Amino acid sequence: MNRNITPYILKRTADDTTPRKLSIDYAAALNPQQLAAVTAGDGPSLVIAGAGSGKTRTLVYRVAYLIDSGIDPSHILLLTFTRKSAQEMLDRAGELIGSRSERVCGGTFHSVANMLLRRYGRTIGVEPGFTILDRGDAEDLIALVRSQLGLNEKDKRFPRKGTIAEIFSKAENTLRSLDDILLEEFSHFADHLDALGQLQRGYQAAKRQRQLADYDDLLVLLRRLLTEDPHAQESISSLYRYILVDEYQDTNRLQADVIRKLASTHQNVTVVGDDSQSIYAFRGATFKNIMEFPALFPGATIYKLEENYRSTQPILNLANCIIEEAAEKYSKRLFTRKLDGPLPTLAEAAGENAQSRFVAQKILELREEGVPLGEVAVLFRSSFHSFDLEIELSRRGLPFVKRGGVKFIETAHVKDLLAHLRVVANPLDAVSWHRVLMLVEGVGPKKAQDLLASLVKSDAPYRVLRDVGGRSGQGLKNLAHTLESLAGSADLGTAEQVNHIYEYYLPILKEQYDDYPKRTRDLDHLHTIAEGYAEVGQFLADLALEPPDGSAVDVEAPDRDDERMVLSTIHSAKGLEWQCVFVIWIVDGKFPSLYSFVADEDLEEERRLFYVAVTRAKRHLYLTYPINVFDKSSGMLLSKPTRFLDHVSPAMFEQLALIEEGGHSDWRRYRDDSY
DNA sequence: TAGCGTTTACTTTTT
DNA sequence: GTAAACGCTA
Repeated sequence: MNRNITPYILKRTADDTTPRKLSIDYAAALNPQQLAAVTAGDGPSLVIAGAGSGKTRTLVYRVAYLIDSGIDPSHILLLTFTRKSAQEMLDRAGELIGSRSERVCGGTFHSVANMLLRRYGRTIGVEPGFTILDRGDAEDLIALVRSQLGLNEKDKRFPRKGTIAEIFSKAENTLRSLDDILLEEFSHFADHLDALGQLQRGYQAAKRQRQLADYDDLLVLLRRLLTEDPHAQESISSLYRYILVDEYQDTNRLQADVIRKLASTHQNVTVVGDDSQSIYAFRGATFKNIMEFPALFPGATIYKLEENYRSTQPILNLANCIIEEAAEKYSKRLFTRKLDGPLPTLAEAAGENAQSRFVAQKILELREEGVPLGEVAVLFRSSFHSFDLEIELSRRGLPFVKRGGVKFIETAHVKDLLAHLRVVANPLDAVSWHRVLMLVEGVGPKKAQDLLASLVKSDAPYRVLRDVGGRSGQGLKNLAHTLESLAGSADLGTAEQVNHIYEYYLPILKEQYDDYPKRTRDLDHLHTIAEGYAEVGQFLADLALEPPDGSAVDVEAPDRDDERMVLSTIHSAKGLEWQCVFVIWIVDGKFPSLYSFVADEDLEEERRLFYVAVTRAKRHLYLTYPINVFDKSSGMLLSKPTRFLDHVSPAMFEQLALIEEGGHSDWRRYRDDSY
């Protein structure tokens, strides 16, 4: 095949229907391996797609091909890692075959499960109006149940709520028992096995009674629906006759089982993934899903995409070197036709701020050379690694967006406001009630508990609030009045409802936080988002399933994505690419993180993470690390670059030594604490 | 028992 | 630097 000939696709218009005859020249647009995967017949298939090998392109063309060959688009289900990537793929498919692609069902496992449960869940006791708990809500409910069960005895070390949530979640996602998880991965809490079992049952009962579902429940309940209700199973499985799954290496056992059940009547499953890019083990994902796919779906055809269209050879050489040391993988070796390009750069900086200034300065240079800001990304292991850089970039007026890290939806004030909306939508929602009540002056844990008990039983919860006297009487009357005005007028739009609560909540906000002006801006942002929704339930579900990232600061900047660079955790950079990529904090102890030193498989995951970071770059790759940084948590002085470069030949890099202008050898002048 | 000041032990990645 | 648990006071 001659790569110098660029295919030019003549688009089909929507009304131009010529069935049987394919409208796209697939052979011209795809390489032979991609073509084989795209035009595969019915039955299961596994596509092993190396980094940058046209994985997305293959999925997009597969969707187009299915529709092109006469499949009703509404019978296709596209499962992706984020809803945004599903939307992008369907848009691209739309460019190929026209508006028919809009009828394809696409989204994350969680969003599809949410939709199916609201439609079919009644038979297994799931009411369509259920509320989705995010991680924080789930932790709050666990804490609530724990105190109700009297499990917060102080004598022994009991895991904290976040850890408990993690343990429960892992058990669900890996289809293993609580005891198993506890003994193998949290053995230091083995003493509390019975208590945790009791707590888990209590937590599950509480969710059930109050129509609450955490993220895991969405998948667990869908799986139960498919198992226990043959009628629903039959309808759903025959509705989605073609199932496509992206990023299969990051699915867990639970998700794999859901796919198997969804496909039970037809086995038309196409999964795409790369075992070398599996980076979500902490969430229960296992690259073994990819390894075992052929066993789970007998007769599966395997396709391998090994030609890389993204990066230059020097970058690929480094990537291949890093992953070569990996313990277990499908063997594949990436190659490219882009032979020439600059060597990756490895730069050692005297401290964190020197690293930040290097990155900023280099970005300015690159812009001079014609690399637009939108083609630049800075990646890091943990979201706080970019704090110093953010300050440096702001100082120099370099605009950026940050991906990953704390979502504005998780901030206390936003959760407070939403809690009011949620108790109106679902009066059984104990978590939100608790939150709302605790905000009232004169109400503490005890009173909140008591009120909660009578509220849930009562048909007229607002009357209960009104009839309370004493110190908290007036506050509760105000609350009752506000909530009632929302519940009373069903025709009130979502944005108006947010406004009503805002008026009630503002005095509380001012009382609680000195920095309330900043926080009110977040609430304004929330109001703006709410304007796009006619229905409150949809608004709440969407916020939980796809929290908008970024803070109020980003919202105010003009939305010119091409003018801004991206700062992102490596996890959030999955599937993306840029001309120029910086990976910062490549210092042993931060990356790989100290936590991963204990278990080999954790270290392997960090290696894959590094591989993902490196393979995001098309042409320019800069790896930087500060030297002699003191790590407070371990008391160690970190001073050597990541161990993943230990076996990489120095010839593969250009190494830079950063020197201060004017020959300062005293870099302490510039250290972060001097600002 | 609500509310606040003090102590102590952690501190990643996300649907 | 922060979140949760503890302990004191009104």
